[in-house]
Amino acid sequence: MAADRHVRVVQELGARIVRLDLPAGTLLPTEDVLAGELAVGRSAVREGVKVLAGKGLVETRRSAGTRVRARETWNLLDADVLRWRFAESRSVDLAMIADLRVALEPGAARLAAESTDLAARRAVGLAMSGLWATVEDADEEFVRADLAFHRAVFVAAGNDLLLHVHDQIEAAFGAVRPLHSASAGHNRETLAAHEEVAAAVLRGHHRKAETAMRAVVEGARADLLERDSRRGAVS
Amino acid sequence: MAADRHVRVVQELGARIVRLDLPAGTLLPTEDVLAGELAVGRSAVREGVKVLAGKGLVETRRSAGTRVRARETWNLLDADVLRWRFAESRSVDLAMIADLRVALEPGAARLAAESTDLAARRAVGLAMSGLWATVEDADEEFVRADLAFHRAVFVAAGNDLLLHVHDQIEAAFGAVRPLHSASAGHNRETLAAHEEVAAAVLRGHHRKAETAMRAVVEGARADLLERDSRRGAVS
DNA sequence: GTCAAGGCGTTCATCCGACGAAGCGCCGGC
DNA sequence: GCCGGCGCTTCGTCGGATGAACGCCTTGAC
Repeated sequence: MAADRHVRVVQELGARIVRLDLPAGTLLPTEDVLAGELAVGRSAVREGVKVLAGKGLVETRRSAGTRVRARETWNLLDADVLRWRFAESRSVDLAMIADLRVALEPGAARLAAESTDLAARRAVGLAMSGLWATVEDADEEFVRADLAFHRAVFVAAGNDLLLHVHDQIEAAFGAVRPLHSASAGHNRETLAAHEEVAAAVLRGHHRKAETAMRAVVEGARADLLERDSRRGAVS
Repeated sequence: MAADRHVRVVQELGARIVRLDLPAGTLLPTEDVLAGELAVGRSAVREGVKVLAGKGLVETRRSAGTRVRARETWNLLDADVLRWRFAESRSVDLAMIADLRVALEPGAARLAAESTDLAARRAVGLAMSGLWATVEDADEEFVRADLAFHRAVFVAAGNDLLLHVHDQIEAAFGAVRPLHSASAGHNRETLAAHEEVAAAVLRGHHRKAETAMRAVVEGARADLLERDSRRGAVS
Protein backbone atom coordinates (compact mmCIF):
# COMPACT_ATOMS: atom_id res chain seq x y z
CA MET A 1 0.00 0.00 0.00
CA ALA A 2 2.53 2.51 1.15
CA ALA A 3 4.89 1.29 -1.48
CA ASP A 4 5.00 4.78 -2.90
CA ARG A 5 8.07 6.32 -1.42
CA HIS A 6 6.79 9.83 -1.13
CA VAL A 7 3.85 8.57 0.92
CA ARG A 8 6.31 7.05 3.32
CA VAL A 9 8.08 10.37 3.57
CA VAL A 10 4.79 12.12 4.37
CA GLN A 11 3.82 9.58 6.98
CA GLU A 12 7.22 9.44 8.61
CA LEU A 13 7.86 13.15 8.86
CA GLY A 14 4.23 14.04 9.48
CA ALA A 15 3.91 11.64 12.37
CA ARG A 16 7.14 12.89 13.91
CA ILE A 17 6.00 16.48 13.69
CA VAL A 18 2.54 15.90 15.10
CA ARG A 19 4.01 13.76 17.88
CA LEU A 20 6.23 16.75 18.64
CA ASP A 21 9.38 14.72 18.10
CA LEU A 22 10.18 17.63 15.83
CA PRO A 23 9.08 20.74 17.73
CA ALA A 24 7.95 23.88 15.96
CA GLY A 25 10.82 25.84 14.57
CA THR A 26 13.01 22.81 14.04
CA LEU A 27 15.08 23.02 10.92
CA LEU A 28 14.85 19.78 8.98
CA PRO A 29 17.94 18.28 7.41
CA THR A 30 18.64 19.16 3.82
CA GLU A 31 16.84 17.28 1.11
CA ASP A 32 19.90 15.23 0.31
CA VAL A 33 20.40 14.21 3.92
CA LEU A 34 16.72 13.41 4.35
CA ALA A 35 16.85 11.35 1.20
CA GLY A 36 19.72 9.43 2.70
CA GLU A 37 18.06 8.92 6.08
CA LEU A 38 14.77 7.77 4.61
CA ALA A 39 16.46 5.76 1.90
CA VAL A 40 14.61 7.47 -0.93
CA GLY A 41 15.55 9.81 -3.71
CA ARG A 42 15.39 13.56 -3.61
CA SER A 43 12.26 13.63 -5.72
CA ALA A 44 10.36 11.55 -3.22
CA VAL A 45 11.54 13.73 -0.37
CA ARG A 46 10.52 16.87 -2.18
CA GLU A 47 7.06 15.58 -3.04
CA GLY A 48 6.52 14.47 0.53
CA VAL A 49 7.67 17.75 1.98
CA LYS A 50 5.41 19.62 -0.42
CA VAL A 51 2.44 17.63 0.83
CA LEU A 52 3.33 18.47 4.42
CA ALA A 53 3.68 22.10 3.45
CA GLY A 54 0.20 21.88 1.95
CA LYS A 55 -1.09 20.68 5.30
CA GLY A 56 0.63 23.60 6.98
CA LEU A 57 3.04 21.47 8.96
CA VAL A 58 6.26 22.79 7.44
CA GLU A 59 7.47 25.70 5.43
CA THR A 60 10.33 25.69 2.97
CA ARG A 61 12.24 28.68 1.80
CA ARG A 62 14.96 28.94 -0.75
CA SER A 63 18.38 28.52 0.78
CA ALA A 64 16.90 28.67 4.25
CA GLY A 65 15.87 25.05 4.50
CA THR A 66 12.63 23.50 5.66
CA ARG A 67 11.37 24.19 9.15
CA VAL A 68 8.46 23.00 11.23
CA ARG A 69 5.73 25.59 11.51
CA ALA A 70 3.89 26.59 14.65
CA ARG A 71 0.96 24.43 15.63
CA GLU A 72 -1.54 27.18 14.92
CA THR A 73 -0.92 26.93 11.21
CA TRP A 74 -1.46 23.19 11.06
CA ASN A 75 -4.48 21.79 9.35
CA LEU A 76 -5.80 20.16 12.49
CA LEU A 77 -8.78 18.71 10.67
CA ASP A 78 -6.73 17.12 7.94
CA ALA A 79 -7.39 13.41 7.94
CA ASP A 80 -3.71 12.54 8.23
CA VAL A 81 -3.02 15.07 10.96
CA LEU A 82 -5.96 13.79 12.98
CA ARG A 83 -4.81 10.23 12.55
CA TRP A 84 -1.27 11.00 13.61
CA ARG A 85 -2.56 12.91 16.56
CA PHE A 86 -5.03 10.37 17.83
CA ALA A 87 -2.97 7.37 16.87
CA GLU A 88 -2.29 6.59 20.51
CA SER A 89 -5.44 7.98 22.04
CA ARG A 90 -4.84 9.21 25.50
CA SER A 91 -7.79 10.02 27.67
CA VAL A 92 -7.04 13.71 27.35
CA ASP A 93 -7.72 13.51 23.66
CA LEU A 94 -10.87 11.52 24.14
CA ALA A 95 -12.16 14.12 26.55
CA MET A 96 -11.40 16.78 24.00
CA ILE A 97 -13.43 15.00 21.36
CA ALA A 98 -16.26 14.46 23.78
CA ASP A 99 -16.19 18.19 24.47
CA LEU A 100 -16.21 18.92 20.79
CA ARG A 101 -19.28 16.81 20.31
CA VAL A 102 -21.01 18.65 23.12
CA ALA A 103 -20.21 21.90 21.37
CA LEU A 104 -21.16 20.70 17.91
CA GLU A 105 -24.03 18.27 17.98
CA PRO A 106 -26.71 20.30 19.76
CA GLY A 107 -26.25 23.08 17.24
CA ALA A 108 -26.38 20.58 14.41
CA ALA A 109 -29.57 19.08 15.76
CA ARG A 110 -31.05 22.54 15.94
CA LEU A 111 -30.18 23.27 12.34
CA ALA A 112 -31.52 19.87 11.34
CA ALA A 113 -34.87 20.61 12.94
CA GLU A 114 -34.95 23.94 11.16
CA SER A 115 -34.16 22.39 7.81
CA THR A 116 -36.66 22.58 4.99
CA ASP A 117 -35.29 19.38 3.51
CA LEU A 118 -38.01 17.00 4.57
CA ALA A 119 -36.33 13.94 3.13
CA ALA A 120 -33.17 14.59 5.13
CA ARG A 121 -35.19 14.95 8.30
CA ARG A 122 -37.06 11.77 7.57
CA ALA A 123 -33.69 10.07 7.19
CA VAL A 124 -33.04 10.90 10.82
CA GLY A 125 -36.18 9.03 11.73
CA LEU A 126 -35.04 6.15 9.57
CA ALA A 127 -31.69 6.05 11.32
CA MET A 128 -33.60 6.01 14.58
CA SER A 129 -35.38 2.86 13.45
CA GLY A 130 -31.97 1.40 12.85
CA LEU A 131 -31.09 2.08 16.45
CA TRP A 132 -34.19 0.33 17.69
CA ALA A 133 -33.51 -2.59 15.41
CA THR A 134 -29.97 -3.16 16.61
CA VAL A 135 -30.33 -2.53 20.33
CA GLU A 136 -30.33 -6.25 20.97
CA ASP A 137 -27.64 -7.01 18.46
CA ALA A 138 -23.94 -7.22 18.89
CA ASP A 139 -22.36 -4.04 20.10
CA GLU A 140 -20.67 -3.47 16.80
CA GLU A 141 -23.98 -3.31 15.03
CA PHE A 142 -25.42 -0.88 17.50
CA VAL A 143 -22.39 1.38 17.32
CA ARG A 144 -22.68 1.43 13.55
CA ALA A 145 -26.33 2.40 13.81
CA ASP A 146 -25.45 5.05 16.36
CA LEU A 147 -22.85 6.56 14.06
CA ALA A 148 -25.38 6.52 11.22
CA PHE A 149 -27.90 8.30 13.39
CA HIS A 150 -25.58 11.10 14.38
CA ARG A 151 -24.40 11.49 10.83
CA ALA A 152 -27.98 11.70 9.60
CA VAL A 153 -28.52 14.61 11.94
CA PHE A 154 -25.54 16.42 10.47
CA VAL A 155 -26.71 15.66 6.96
CA ALA A 156 -30.11 17.10 7.79
CA ALA A 157 -28.43 20.21 9.16
CA GLY A 158 -27.68 20.97 5.52
CA ASN A 159 -24.28 22.52 6.09
CA ASP A 160 -21.53 20.69 4.34
CA LEU A 161 -18.78 22.35 6.35
CA LEU A 162 -20.41 21.17 9.54
CA LEU A 163 -20.91 17.72 8.08
CA HIS A 164 -17.29 17.65 7.05
CA VAL A 165 -16.13 18.45 10.56
CA HIS A 166 -18.27 15.63 11.84
CA ASP A 167 -16.96 13.15 9.32
CA GLN A 168 -13.35 13.99 9.98
CA ILE A 169 -13.80 13.75 13.71
CA GLU A 170 -15.67 10.51 13.37
CA ALA A 171 -12.99 9.03 11.16
CA ALA A 172 -10.31 9.89 13.69
CA PHE A 173 -12.50 8.84 16.56
CA GLY A 174 -13.73 5.68 14.90
CA ALA A 175 -10.94 3.51 16.11
CA VAL A 176 -11.68 4.20 19.74
CA ARG A 177 -15.44 4.56 19.43
CA PRO A 178 -16.17 0.98 20.44
CA LEU A 179 -14.42 1.72 23.67
CA HIS A 180 -16.71 4.64 24.06
CA SER A 181 -20.13 3.11 23.89
CA ALA A 182 -19.40 -0.44 24.77
CA SER A 183 -21.46 -1.34 27.79
CA ALA A 184 -24.07 -3.84 26.82
CA GLY A 185 -27.10 -2.86 28.88
CA HIS A 186 -26.19 0.76 28.39
CA ASN A 187 -27.59 0.93 24.90
CA ARG A 188 -31.17 0.98 26.11
CA GLU A 189 -30.63 3.98 28.34
CA THR A 190 -29.48 6.22 25.52
CA LEU A 191 -32.25 5.08 23.24
CA ALA A 192 -34.90 7.24 24.86
CA ALA A 193 -32.69 10.30 24.56
CA HIS A 194 -32.00 9.54 20.93
CA GLU A 195 -35.67 9.04 20.31
CA GLU A 196 -36.39 12.51 21.65
CA VAL A 197 -33.86 13.97 19.25
CA ALA A 198 -35.35 12.15 16.30
CA ALA A 199 -38.89 13.13 17.20
CA ALA A 200 -37.96 16.77 17.67
CA VAL A 201 -36.10 16.90 14.38
CA LEU A 202 -39.01 15.31 12.55
CA ARG A 203 -41.47 17.71 14.12
CA GLY A 204 -39.21 20.68 13.38
CA HIS A 205 -38.95 21.57 17.02
CA HIS A 206 -35.50 23.09 17.02
CA ARG A 207 -35.23 24.02 20.68
CA LYS A 208 -36.30 20.58 21.74
CA ALA A 209 -33.97 18.93 19.26
CA GLU A 210 -31.05 20.90 20.59
CA THR A 211 -31.81 20.18 24.22
CA ALA A 212 -32.37 16.50 23.59
CA MET A 213 -29.15 16.19 21.62
CA ARG A 214 -27.29 17.96 24.37
CA ALA A 215 -28.59 15.37 26.78
CA VAL A 216 -27.29 12.63 24.51
CA VAL A 217 -23.79 13.97 24.04
CA GLU A 218 -23.40 15.14 27.60
CA GLY A 219 -24.45 11.70 28.67
CA ALA A 220 -21.81 10.24 26.42
CA ARG A 221 -19.23 12.62 27.81
CA ALA A 222 -20.10 11.81 31.40
CA ASP A 223 -20.02 8.13 30.51
CA LEU A 224 -16.60 8.49 29.00
CA LEU A 225 -15.19 10.40 31.95
CA GLU A 226 -16.57 7.90 34.41
CA ARG A 227 -15.25 4.97 32.44
CA ASP A 228 -11.91 6.65 32.18
CA SER A 229 -11.60 7.39 35.87
CA ARG A 230 -12.58 3.82 36.64
CA ARG A 231 -9.98 2.53 34.26
CA GLY A 232 -7.48 4.83 35.86
CA ALA A 233 -8.37 3.45 39.28
CA VAL A 234 -7.87 -0.11 38.13
CA SER A 235 -4.58 0.37 36.38
CA MET B 1 5.08 35.56 -4.43
CA ALA B 2 3.71 32.67 -6.37
CA ALA B 3 6.90 32.51 -8.32
CA ASP B 4 7.28 28.91 -7.27
CA ARG B 5 5.97 26.93 -10.16
CA HIS B 6 4.47 24.09 -8.19
CA VAL B 7 2.44 26.61 -6.21
CA ARG B 8 1.02 27.87 -9.46
CA VAL B 9 0.10 24.32 -10.38
CA VAL B 10 -1.67 23.85 -7.05
CA GLN B 11 -3.56 27.11 -7.34
CA GLU B 12 -4.52 26.63 -10.94
CA LEU B 13 -5.73 23.05 -10.72
CA GLY B 14 -7.14 23.42 -7.22
CA ALA B 15 -9.23 26.41 -8.15
CA ARG B 16 -10.53 24.68 -11.24
CA ILE B 17 -11.53 21.62 -9.26
CA VAL B 18 -13.23 23.51 -6.45
CA ARG B 19 -15.02 25.71 -8.99
CA LEU B 20 -16.26 22.46 -10.53
CA ASP B 21 -14.67 23.30 -13.86
CA LEU B 22 -13.25 19.83 -13.41
CA PRO B 23 -16.11 17.70 -12.04
CA ALA B 24 -15.52 14.72 -9.82
CA GLY B 25 -14.31 11.73 -11.74
CA THR B 26 -12.63 13.77 -14.42
CA LEU B 27 -9.41 12.25 -15.63
CA LEU B 28 -6.68 14.86 -15.73
CA PRO B 29 -4.32 15.03 -18.68
CA THR B 30 -1.03 13.22 -18.51
CA GLU B 31 1.71 14.77 -16.43
CA ASP B 32 3.61 15.57 -19.58
CA VAL B 33 0.59 17.22 -21.15
CA LEU B 34 -0.16 19.16 -17.99
CA ALA B 35 3.42 20.29 -17.89
CA GLY B 36 3.02 21.57 -21.39
CA GLU B 37 -0.27 23.33 -20.73
CA LEU B 38 0.93 25.01 -17.56
CA ALA B 39 4.35 25.76 -19.02
CA VAL B 40 6.22 24.06 -16.21
CA GLY B 41 8.32 20.95 -15.93
CA ARG B 42 7.02 17.58 -15.01
CA SER B 43 8.53 17.82 -11.51
CA ALA B 44 6.54 20.93 -10.73
CA VAL B 45 3.38 19.26 -11.95
CA ARG B 46 4.03 16.24 -9.82
CA GLU B 47 4.69 18.25 -6.68
CA GLY B 48 1.56 20.28 -7.26
CA VAL B 49 -0.59 17.23 -7.87
CA LYS B 50 0.81 15.60 -4.75
CA VAL B 51 -0.26 18.60 -2.71
CA LEU B 52 -3.75 18.40 -4.15
CA ALA B 53 -3.83 14.70 -3.39
CA GLY B 54 -2.86 15.58 0.18
CA LYS B 55 -5.89 17.83 0.34
CA GLY B 56 -8.06 15.01 -0.94
CA LEU B 57 -8.94 16.74 -4.19
CA VAL B 58 -7.40 14.22 -6.56
CA GLU B 59 -6.16 10.69 -6.56
CA THR B 60 -3.40 9.29 -8.70
CA ARG B 61 -2.85 5.68 -9.52
CA ARG B 62 -0.06 4.11 -11.42
CA SER B 63 -0.76 3.93 -15.09
CA ALA B 64 -4.36 4.93 -14.50
CA GLY B 65 -3.81 8.65 -14.45
CA THR B 66 -4.95 11.30 -12.00
CA ARG B 67 -8.63 11.83 -11.42
CA VAL B 68 -10.70 14.29 -9.44
CA ARG B 69 -12.13 12.75 -6.31
CA ALA B 70 -15.67 13.08 -5.04
CA ARG B 71 -16.41 16.16 -3.03
CA GLU B 72 -16.92 14.18 0.17
CA THR B 73 -13.25 13.37 0.37
CA TRP B 74 -12.11 16.96 0.00
CA ASN B 75 -10.55 18.72 2.91
CA LEU B 76 -13.25 21.36 3.04
CA LEU B 77 -11.57 23.15 5.92
CA ASP B 78 -8.22 23.39 4.23
CA ALA B 79 -7.24 27.03 3.96
CA ASP B 80 -6.72 26.83 0.21
CA VAL B 81 -9.91 24.93 -0.45
CA LEU B 82 -11.90 27.43 1.55
CA ARG B 83 -10.31 30.31 -0.29
CA TRP B 84 -10.99 28.81 -3.69
CA ARG B 85 -14.52 28.11 -2.68
CA PHE B 86 -15.36 31.49 -1.24
CA ALA B 87 -13.27 33.43 -3.71
CA GLU B 88 -16.37 34.78 -5.36
CA SER B 89 -18.68 34.81 -2.39
CA ARG B 90 -22.21 34.29 -3.47
CA SER B 91 -24.96 34.91 -1.00
CA VAL B 92 -25.60 31.20 -0.75
CA ASP B 93 -22.16 30.71 0.70
CA LEU B 94 -22.52 33.60 3.09
CA ALA B 95 -25.77 32.13 4.36
CA MET B 96 -24.01 28.83 4.87
CA ILE B 97 -21.31 30.44 6.97
CA ALA B 98 -23.87 32.34 8.96
CA ASP B 99 -25.59 29.03 9.62
CA LEU B 100 -22.35 27.47 10.64
CA ARG B 101 -21.76 30.23 13.16
CA VAL B 102 -25.21 29.69 14.59
CA ALA B 103 -24.39 26.04 15.01
CA LEU B 104 -20.91 26.60 16.40
CA GLU B 105 -20.71 29.69 18.53
CA PRO B 106 -23.41 29.02 21.12
CA GLY B 107 -21.76 25.71 21.93
CA ALA B 108 -18.39 27.39 22.11
CA ALA B 109 -19.74 30.04 24.45
CA ARG B 110 -21.14 27.31 26.63
CA LEU B 111 -17.82 25.51 26.81
CA ALA B 112 -16.08 28.82 27.49
CA ALA B 113 -18.34 29.47 30.46
CA GLU B 114 -17.64 25.97 31.74
CA SER B 115 -13.91 26.40 31.40
CA THR B 116 -11.69 26.28 34.45
CA ASP B 117 -9.14 28.47 32.75
CA LEU B 118 -9.89 31.70 34.51
CA ALA B 119 -7.36 33.74 32.53
CA ALA B 120 -8.94 32.70 29.25
CA ARG B 121 -12.36 33.68 30.51
CA ARG B 122 -11.06 37.03 31.68
CA ALA B 123 -9.66 37.53 28.19
CA VAL B 124 -13.22 37.43 26.93
CA GLY B 125 -14.03 40.30 29.24
CA LEU B 126 -10.97 42.12 27.98
CA ALA B 127 -12.06 41.65 24.40
CA MET B 128 -15.43 43.02 25.44
CA SER B 129 -13.71 46.18 26.64
CA GLY B 130 -12.19 46.41 23.21
CA LEU B 131 -15.64 46.37 21.71
CA TRP B 132 -16.81 49.21 23.94
CA ALA B 133 -13.68 51.16 23.13
CA THR B 134 -14.10 50.95 19.37
CA VAL B 135 -17.83 51.35 19.02
CA GLU B 136 -17.37 54.94 17.96
CA ASP B 137 -14.33 54.27 15.82
CA ALA B 138 -14.11 53.49 12.18
CA ASP B 139 -15.93 50.37 11.17
CA GLU B 140 -12.72 48.56 10.48
CA GLU B 141 -11.60 48.96 14.06
CA PHE B 142 -14.88 47.72 15.41
CA VAL B 143 -14.90 44.72 13.13
CA ARG B 144 -11.42 43.84 14.28
CA ALA B 145 -12.51 44.07 17.89
CA ASP B 146 -15.56 41.97 17.08
CA LEU B 147 -13.41 39.27 15.53
CA ALA B 148 -11.12 39.37 18.55
CA PHE B 149 -14.08 38.97 20.87
CA HIS B 150 -15.46 35.93 19.11
CA ARG B 151 -12.04 34.39 18.90
CA ALA B 152 -11.51 34.94 22.62
CA VAL B 153 -14.64 32.95 23.27
CA PHE B 154 -13.32 30.06 21.23
CA VAL B 155 -9.97 30.26 22.97
CA ALA B 156 -11.71 30.12 26.32
CA ALA B 157 -13.63 27.08 25.15
CA GLY B 158 -10.32 25.29 25.47
CA ASN B 159 -10.75 23.00 22.49
CA ASP B 160 -8.13 23.48 19.85
CA LEU B 161 -10.09 21.63 17.20
CA LEU B 162 -13.02 23.94 17.74
CA LEU B 163 -10.71 26.94 17.71
CA HIS B 164 -9.15 25.72 14.52
CA VAL B 165 -12.51 25.47 12.82
CA HIS B 166 -13.26 29.00 13.87
CA ASP B 167 -9.95 30.34 12.63
CA GLN B 168 -10.26 28.67 9.26
CA ILE B 169 -13.77 29.89 8.78
CA GLU B 170 -12.81 33.37 9.86
CA ALA B 171 -9.89 33.44 7.48
CA ALA B 172 -12.10 32.47 4.58
CA PHE B 173 -14.87 34.72 5.75
CA GLY B 174 -12.56 37.63 6.52
CA ALA B 175 -12.66 39.11 3.07
CA VAL B 176 -16.40 39.58 3.14
CA ARG B 177 -16.78 40.23 6.83
CA PRO B 178 -16.82 44.02 6.46
CA LEU B 179 -19.83 43.54 4.27
CA HIS B 180 -21.35 41.60 7.08
CA SER B 181 -21.28 44.00 9.98
CA ALA B 182 -20.97 47.27 8.21
CA SER B 183 -23.88 49.39 9.22
CA ALA B 184 -22.65 52.33 11.27
CA GLY B 185 -25.32 52.78 13.89
CA HIS B 186 -25.76 49.05 14.02
CA ASN B 187 -22.72 48.46 16.17
CA ARG B 188 -24.45 49.73 19.29
CA GLU B 189 -27.33 47.34 18.97
CA THR B 190 -25.15 44.26 19.05
CA LEU B 191 -23.10 45.56 21.96
CA ALA B 192 -25.68 44.73 24.57
CA ALA B 193 -25.97 41.18 23.27
CA HIS B 194 -22.19 40.80 23.28
CA GLU B 195 -22.03 42.18 26.79
CA GLU B 196 -24.43 39.51 27.95
CA VAL B 197 -22.20 36.84 26.48
CA ALA B 198 -19.11 38.26 28.14
CA ALA B 199 -20.81 38.60 31.50
CA ALA B 200 -22.18 35.07 31.38
CA VAL B 201 -18.81 33.62 30.42
CA LEU B 202 -17.07 35.51 33.21
CA ARG B 203 -19.65 34.36 35.73
CA GLY B 204 -19.48 30.79 34.48
CA HIS B 205 -23.13 30.73 33.62
CA HIS B 206 -23.01 28.33 30.71
CA ARG B 207 -26.70 28.28 29.83
CA LYS B 208 -26.88 32.03 29.76
CA ALA B 209 -23.68 32.29 27.76
CA GLU B 210 -25.04 29.93 25.18
CA THR B 211 -28.38 31.68 24.89
CA ALA B 212 -26.80 35.11 24.67
CA MET B 213 -24.34 33.98 22.03
CA ARG B 214 -27.15 32.46 20.06
CA ALA B 215 -28.89 35.81 20.11
CA VAL B 216 -25.74 37.43 18.76
CA VAL B 217 -25.14 35.06 15.88
CA GLU B 218 -28.79 34.71 14.99
CA GLY B 219 -28.97 38.47 14.91
CA ALA B 220 -26.00 38.51 12.59
CA ARG B 221 -27.59 35.88 10.39
CA ALA B 222 -30.89 37.74 10.21
CA ASP B 223 -28.98 40.91 9.46
CA LEU B 224 -27.11 39.23 6.67
CA LEU B 225 -30.21 37.75 5.12
CA GLU B 226 -32.02 41.05 5.25
CA ARG B 227 -29.09 42.90 3.75
CA ASP B 228 -28.84 40.29 1.08
CA SER B 229 -32.48 40.40 0.11
CA ARG B 230 -32.30 44.17 0.00
CA ARG B 231 -29.27 44.04 -2.22
CA GLY B 232 -31.06 41.51 -4.37
CA ALA B 233 -34.02 43.88 -4.68
CA VAL B 234 -31.76 46.72 -5.76
CA SER B 235 -29.76 44.85 -8.34
C1' DG C 1 37.36 50.52 14.24
C1' DT C 2 33.18 50.76 11.55
C1' DC C 3 30.48 50.07 7.84
C1' DA C 4 29.13 48.78 3.33
C1' DA C 5 29.54 46.25 -1.02
C1' DG C 6 30.45 42.29 -3.40
C1' DG C 7 31.86 37.49 -3.80
C1' DC C 8 30.90 32.78 -2.29
C1' DG C 9 28.71 28.81 -0.42
C1' DT C 10 24.44 26.66 0.98
C1' DT C 11 19.92 25.07 -0.02
C1' DC C 12 15.76 24.94 -2.20
C1' DA C 13 13.39 25.15 -7.11
C1' DT C 14 13.17 23.39 -11.47
C1' DC C 15 14.16 20.92 -15.59
C1' DC C 16 15.39 16.81 -17.81
C1' DG C 17 16.40 12.11 -19.33
C1' DA C 18 16.39 7.61 -17.86
C1' DC C 19 14.47 3.53 -15.96
C1' DG C 20 11.13 0.78 -13.19
C1' DA C 21 6.44 -0.81 -12.07
C1' DA C 22 1.70 -1.47 -12.62
C1' DG C 23 -2.48 -1.59 -15.09
C1' DC C 24 -4.98 -2.18 -19.34
C1' DG C 25 -5.98 -3.79 -23.64
C1' DC C 26 -4.82 -5.99 -27.80
C1' DC C 27 -3.66 -10.06 -30.19
C1' DG C 28 -2.47 -14.54 -31.14
C1' DG C 29 -2.79 -19.50 -29.74
C1' DC C 30 -5.80 -23.06 -28.76
C1' DG D 1 -14.99 -18.20 -27.79
C1' DC D 2 -11.68 -18.35 -24.03
C1' DC D 3 -7.21 -17.57 -22.11
C1' DG D 4 -2.58 -16.08 -21.48
C1' DG D 5 1.19 -13.33 -22.73
C1' DC D 6 3.09 -9.06 -24.77
C1' DG D 7 3.49 -4.33 -25.24
C1' DC D 8 1.84 0.38 -24.58
C1' DT D 9 0.60 3.96 -21.55
C1' DT D 10 1.27 6.47 -17.39
C1' DC D 11 2.62 7.18 -12.95
C1' DG D 12 6.82 6.55 -9.55
C1' DT D 13 11.54 7.29 -8.70
C1' DC D 14 16.20 8.40 -9.37
C1' DG D 15 19.99 11.61 -9.80
C1' DG D 16 22.67 15.16 -12.31
C1' DA D 17 22.69 19.90 -14.00
C1' DT D 18 21.39 24.52 -13.58
C1' DG D 19 19.17 28.61 -11.60
C1' DA D 20 17.73 31.65 -7.83
C1' DA D 21 17.49 33.41 -3.26
C1' DC D 22 19.47 34.17 1.03
C1' DG D 23 23.04 34.48 4.56
C1' DC D 24 27.77 34.92 5.62
C1' DC D 25 32.29 36.36 5.16
C1' DT D 26 35.83 38.72 3.09
C1' DT D 27 37.55 42.89 1.47
C1' DG D 28 38.17 47.57 1.01
C1' DA D 29 37.17 52.43 1.86
C1' DC D 30 36.87 55.97 5.22
